[in-house]
Amino acid sequence: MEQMPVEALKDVAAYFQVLAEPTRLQVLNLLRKQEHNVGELAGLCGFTAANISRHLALMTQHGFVVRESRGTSVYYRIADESVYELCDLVCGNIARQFERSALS
Amino acid sequence: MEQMPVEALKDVAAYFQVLAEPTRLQVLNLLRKQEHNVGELAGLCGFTAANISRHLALMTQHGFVVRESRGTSVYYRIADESVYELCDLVCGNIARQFERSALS
DNA sequence: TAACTATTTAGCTGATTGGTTAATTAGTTT
DNA sequence: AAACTAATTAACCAATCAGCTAAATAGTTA
Repeated sequence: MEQMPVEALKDVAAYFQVLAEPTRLQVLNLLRKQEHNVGELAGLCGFTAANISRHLALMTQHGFVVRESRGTSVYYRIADESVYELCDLVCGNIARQFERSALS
Repeated sequence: MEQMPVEALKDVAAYFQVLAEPTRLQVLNLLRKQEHNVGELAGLCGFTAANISRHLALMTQHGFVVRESRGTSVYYRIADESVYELCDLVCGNIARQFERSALS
């Protein structure tokens, strides 16, 4: 990141953008325990399958999840566990920040 | 993150949203070396001071940078070094992903 | 006070995006 | 083939947002 060309910052930003959406985070959180198909995720999140399908397409594109077609269903699971490290780091930061703002 | 209420996911998403913008990443990158005032950052980034000022306001709000007024200028510096851990993690993920896609 | 410099804020515009419903595609079963 | 189920894609709408210019605010200096 130190000596990164401005062009590459777009890729980093795009990566963060995938995580910058509550519904996608919810899906990732659900996939933390086990794989799910589109319909299941839609039901659990309370959105239409069309909507969730598009979120999953984006996350697949960016390598967050992998797609496996079985029968008429399509199952998704986490491709890269390191996403959760990121999320935990962020949660820590937010907590710290919350404490800080609570003091002042 | 495991047992996180859906409400809290909004905060996490908002945190990531701050980092999901190339110009803001560029500013953070510039502040990595030393503090800068708004005009300097605007010049270095090639955008108007008004634009950079708004980015800085957002990042201050979310605790990424701190603001210090000196004379007629306002200097900003990094509030929380851990942002760079995040960025480095992401860069690693992107690199890994790039290698993977280069193989297939 | 007036003039000057730096920053912030207001208001506008074009682009992006998350949600929807409806249409299409893919796979299974009768 | 026809009917059925699941997922994806297309098309639309409302909301958000990054850029700009212009106006307002804050601090310094003559």
